[in-house]
Amino acid sequence: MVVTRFAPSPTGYLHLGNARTAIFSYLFARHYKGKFILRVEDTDLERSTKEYEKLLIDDLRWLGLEWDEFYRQSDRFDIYREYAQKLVKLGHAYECFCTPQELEEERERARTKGIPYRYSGKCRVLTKEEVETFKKEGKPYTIRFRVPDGETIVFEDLVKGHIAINVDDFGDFVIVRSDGTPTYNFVVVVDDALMGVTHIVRGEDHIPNTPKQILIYRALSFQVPKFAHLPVILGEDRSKLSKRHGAVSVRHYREEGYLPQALFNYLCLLGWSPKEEGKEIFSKEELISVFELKDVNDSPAVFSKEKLRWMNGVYIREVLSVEELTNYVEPFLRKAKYEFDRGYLVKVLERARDSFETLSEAPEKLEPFFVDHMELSQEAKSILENVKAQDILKFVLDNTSDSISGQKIKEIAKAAQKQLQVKPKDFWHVLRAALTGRLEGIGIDVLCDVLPKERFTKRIQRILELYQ
RNA sequence: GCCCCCAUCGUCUAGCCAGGUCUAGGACACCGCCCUUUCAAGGCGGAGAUCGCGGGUUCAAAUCCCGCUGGGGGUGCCA
Repeated sequence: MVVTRFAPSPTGYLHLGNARTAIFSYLFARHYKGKFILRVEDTDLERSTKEYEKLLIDDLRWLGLEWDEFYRQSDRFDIYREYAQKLVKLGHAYECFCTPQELEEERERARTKGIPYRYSGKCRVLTKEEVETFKKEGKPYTIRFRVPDGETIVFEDLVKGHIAINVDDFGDFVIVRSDGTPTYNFVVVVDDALMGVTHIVRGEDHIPNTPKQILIYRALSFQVPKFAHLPVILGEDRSKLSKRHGAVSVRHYREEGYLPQALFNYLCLLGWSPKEEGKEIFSKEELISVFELKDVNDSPAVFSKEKLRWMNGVYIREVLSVEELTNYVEPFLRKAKYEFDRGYLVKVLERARDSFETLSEAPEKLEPFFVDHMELSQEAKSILENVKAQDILKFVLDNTSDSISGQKIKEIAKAAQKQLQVKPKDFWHVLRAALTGRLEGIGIDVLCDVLPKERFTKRIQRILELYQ
């Protein structure tokens, strides 16, 4: 059975790159009817917080991800301790009493000499007695993994292909810190092995870690899983997408009024394209059925907010049902202090869902449906100051019966043009200015179909009074 | 510095593995036209890539091989 996992560390908001990794990992597992695990990697107690963990989980759920199992590494320290001891006992790891200062000096020396740094291995050769003495003295120590000399680790990456790295490139690395907490490269192996993870899907920045981890798999006689290293997501300047590119968290896009379905869909298209050419809009279910790791592109992709925006618009205007859309739009309008009942909003959206691309634009674009005492733009004012404006508006009021609709207003327009000798354009301009306070925006016939007659009349009367 | 990864329109990409059908296809953005009471949306059309560069292999290379250049990532008692 295929088992994948997403293993974020709760040290900040969920990053778009991580979100995509989670999605690919999830899709791959679901495609093969396997298991998807969420594992919070909080071994770095300094930087990890419960608050971020909560936000992380919340954003993952919002995106539409569900997991079959959940783990938190800070709950598993006993397990790691046990395996660290095992590695020491097997001779694959050893206690290291070097101080941070000593190590910094080693590093500095390598730098000045211009040679690549790796740990000297000073504590490799400590005798049992020396180790015991140091421990008794209370000297702090780390545990390092003993990297065998000269070996080349080879693995077939599911997206990158053949990768070979010589382990001489790095020295013996720390697997347990001096405060007793285990490090990433170690726990990730123990957990993935114990949890039965078969396919490790993660960012390509982890490629250099992979040989270290393979070494640990072997030392512990665990079966080595398959690896799939995803290319990173780039910012406009083609460097790794990060805070300095502006908004990079899922949370941000969520608050900006992007739909989870659209973000999910868009992220999938960054570095992956379906066999079926041309198709870009996919539901989660469709993605599950067509997604294959082998179709993932091996070159990095630039994140395009423009295209995300477009796709969000597609979801708003044609993919979601009106009911679903209503659920997403409502909070944004409530926040703008608009008053309405749900049924009215449904009617509005049935007709005007094609007027905005993000939910945060909805209050402004939909204002004509909700606000009777709107501000008048300069252009609208100058239109309404025109003498003909009064005639047109009076004519409209006089000819409005007990109800108003798009069809009716068009009939009135024709009659007005004939009787008052006004051009169609002028008629509509005046009416638009009076009804919406602006000269651009939603179709007046659409507005008339949705807006109750009393509000329609009220708005015109208000303008009539203002400009008489 | 050292190690690793990558390279098709501005951007996301198809094609590359099994070389000819590619005068390189699609999408976003851009431009124009149409629709129209405005802005959008929508429809139609346009512009945009000597397939990073240089060698090779071949009758034939975006596709295979080598080198270079460029970009990215890693080089922690972060993950």
